[in-house]
Amino acid sequence: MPGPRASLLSLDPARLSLPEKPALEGLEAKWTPRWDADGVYAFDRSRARDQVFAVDTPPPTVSGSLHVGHVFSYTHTDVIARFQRMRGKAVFYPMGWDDNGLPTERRVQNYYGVRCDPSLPYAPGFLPPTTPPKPPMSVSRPNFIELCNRLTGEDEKVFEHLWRYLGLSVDWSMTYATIGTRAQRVSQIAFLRLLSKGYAYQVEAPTLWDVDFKTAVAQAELEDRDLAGAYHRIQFAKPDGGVVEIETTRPELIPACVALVAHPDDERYQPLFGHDVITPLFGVRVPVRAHTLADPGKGSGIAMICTFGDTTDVTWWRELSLPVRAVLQPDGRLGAVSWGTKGWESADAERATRYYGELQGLPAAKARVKIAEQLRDSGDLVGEPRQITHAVKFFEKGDRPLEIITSRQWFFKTIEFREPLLKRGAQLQWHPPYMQARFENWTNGLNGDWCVSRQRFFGVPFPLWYPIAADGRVEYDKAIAAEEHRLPIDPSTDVPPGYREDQRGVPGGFAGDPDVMDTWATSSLTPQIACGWPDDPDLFARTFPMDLRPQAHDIIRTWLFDTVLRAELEHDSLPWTNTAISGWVLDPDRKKMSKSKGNVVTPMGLLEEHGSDGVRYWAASGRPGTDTAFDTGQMKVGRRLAMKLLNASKFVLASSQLQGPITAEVDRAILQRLGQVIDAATLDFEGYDYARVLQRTEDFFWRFCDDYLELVKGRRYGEQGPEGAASANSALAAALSVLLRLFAPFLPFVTEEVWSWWQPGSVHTSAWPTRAELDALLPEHAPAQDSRDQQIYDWATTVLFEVRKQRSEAKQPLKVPITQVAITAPSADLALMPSVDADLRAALRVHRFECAAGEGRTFAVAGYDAAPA
RNA sequence: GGGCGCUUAGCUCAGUUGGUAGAGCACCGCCUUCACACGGCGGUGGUCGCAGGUUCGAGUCCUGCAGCGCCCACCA
Repeated sequence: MPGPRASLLSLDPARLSLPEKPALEGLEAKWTPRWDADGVYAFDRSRARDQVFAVDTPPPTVSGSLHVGHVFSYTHTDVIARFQRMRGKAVFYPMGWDDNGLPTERRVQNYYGVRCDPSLPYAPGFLPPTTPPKPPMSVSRPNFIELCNRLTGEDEKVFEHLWRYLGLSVDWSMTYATIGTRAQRVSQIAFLRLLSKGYAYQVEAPTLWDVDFKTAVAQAELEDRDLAGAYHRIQFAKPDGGVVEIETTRPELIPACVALVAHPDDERYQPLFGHDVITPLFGVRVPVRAHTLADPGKGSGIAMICTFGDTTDVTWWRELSLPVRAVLQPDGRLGAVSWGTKGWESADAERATRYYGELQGLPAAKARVKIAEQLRDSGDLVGEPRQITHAVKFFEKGDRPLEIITSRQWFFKTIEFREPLLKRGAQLQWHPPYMQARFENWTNGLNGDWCVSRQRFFGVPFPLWYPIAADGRVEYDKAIAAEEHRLPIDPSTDVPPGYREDQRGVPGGFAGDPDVMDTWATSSLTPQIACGWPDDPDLFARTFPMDLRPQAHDIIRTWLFDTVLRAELEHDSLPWTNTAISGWVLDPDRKKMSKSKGNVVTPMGLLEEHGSDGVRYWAASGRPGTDTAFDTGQMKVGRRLAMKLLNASKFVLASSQLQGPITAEVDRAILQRLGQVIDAATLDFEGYDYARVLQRTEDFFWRFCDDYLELVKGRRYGEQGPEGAASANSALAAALSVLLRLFAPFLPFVTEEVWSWWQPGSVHTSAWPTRAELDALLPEHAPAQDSRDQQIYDWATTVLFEVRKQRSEAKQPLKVPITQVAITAPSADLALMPSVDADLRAALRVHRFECAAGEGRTFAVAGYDAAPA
């Protein structure tokens, strides 16, 4: 473990090796393999928990392409990780790939031109056609999963190359994938443990359903989209012969109507409560009920309850104990109905059958148009439909509005943990703090348990089978769980204990659970997956709860919330102590950087054009949680900074063999100032404010170059004798050592390059600088002396500035010496002059300063030497 | 409808216990200077969204308003 050593600050001429012409090109290719070979970022798992800094890296979705937003936020994490490593922590920084779930399935379908048909048998050795066939060819589920693994494997190689090129200090030996064996094992073990605790349960219930993907989805995966719709005003017949009018945007659900509902205080409808009305077209008697959720101000104040049109219908249906009369099928079309049979009693079954026959088989949107015609013909439509735009719930990856379909699904208990979860949210350190409000907002707004089953293929299966009764009925309430040591298993190919494969799907035999888990049910276990739970308790004890979860703010409701929930349910603990929330990368026109634009500007292209250090500089300038504009200008600035660092370092290290005590006032002053920068930067870093660290360091560095380097240039070349040169050289070397280490987390390539010119080992495993290191070089300083040194330095920069300005205004080139500068200033200022007179004359090319005591400060250039011929 | 954030130079943004407005980019001028033209030096540019309030003093604290963005809810 490298600790602070004086030798980091001094120069060993025997070790020095300066390039003729330093360059940034090729530094990524030069250093990435060396870091790998030297294990610079390898996690030392012998260290105790308090000496470890564990990062729960977001596993990027491999089915997409990486875009600048990834580069942006992953750089933030890397900067923090590098700081912690230099502070002496063993940094646990694995990378994961999220290759599980729907996005991968979609990509595989399009890429290979296939679709999954679970009824087909596995075809060993199957290879997809070289060009995607049209229409897509059907493949078995195991073959489909092979293709998913094959494509994600290729994508992951590309991703890893980009991350290495960017300079992420990840330990690549610990990489995991959310569809990998280990993630599946953790996911299945965690599921079975929740099941045994009673925290996981299955139920046949109305569930949010995507009709294109034909799967259940969770509340967290919803989004609202504005859609054109129309209010239809429709008559229901009252028993006394009158009518009651309702308004609906979904008239196609009239056959699914089970009741009307109005507010209990609504005097208009109170007489109807407890009585029945007759549905138009289908002649079904439905009751009129009272419920406080009915809004007297909306539509006609009385609403139709269908099974199911929206989530409010579900609430009414449950709380009013209404029957189910479902017409929508999982594919979003209206299914077959036998009017006149039980549950479908109609006053005129023949008429109902005639009307419904025109609707059956249509998708909901088409049925809506058709039924409006029917209602118009039958005289039950009042006026014409009124066009509106309203927000409708969609699956975030879906193309058609969600429906609510009754089906058997697995849930994790969530609602009853609302209070403990809110407490965990308050314990977590949020960077920036206001992001905690997002978490609380979401937690308080939860309206149901987490539906975790998906009717898809490429995901982690439920490790369960069900007995099949003698009558062929699947006994879902008698689930057979796999033994933990066998996990992961796939119930579609593995056989439960006590059964044989030939008993699959037959009466008296068994059936595997056909579903896979929500991708978040696995992603919410990234701390457990990365930290070795439960198979490597030693690693787990050294890394969990982790220190940092970095992520973007749009997935607080999913990834962050779900991870907190799983740690609460499994470990009664927070999964990490800190979370750093990154903003988004915005287009210059303030829109979120879109995928299409991200593809136009590829991350690799940016890294090649501006250098990884340049791109990292831009990324690290974005403050935690703040959306940041995509700005190649900032990348150019970063590249310029890296270039400046190369050149300034070359200057500092050249002709620097003569080292000695730091005696000159300005030399002491610059190191004092640098010490203050270290203190402030360290505090900022501890608060995760990396952007401010960079800003402070950069600010100091430019002033260091512009003023200090110019000021000592003559002296360090020996113009004032060996002691002066030695003082300057020692101060320069010390300052460079500190600056390289301050910049190292941000600009890993250029700092490593310069470090290698004169220091052993990697700058990235060197110690984070401290003020005490620099103080040790100034053994006899006292506060009064420090203060005077600072006054001298300030005075020197004032003179530099004033004389430069006059030279600029006089448009005199630097090669023309100034004959004399007349300075009038208070005698306290003039008393500082002797300490810097020689430095200033050299830096400004002034023959002499003529000083006179007086009020205020004036600097008058008396004249210039004749320009050389 | 509820919540959170933002609003400072043409652009991107700093401004940490309230004390005379900052940086970079862009723009203008000068300079090939022996670390650096992938450069250096200097300069122009802002009634800090609006209106009140607290204070000797407000970009900073309080109240209200407006615009923008995001999250959530409602969606008959």
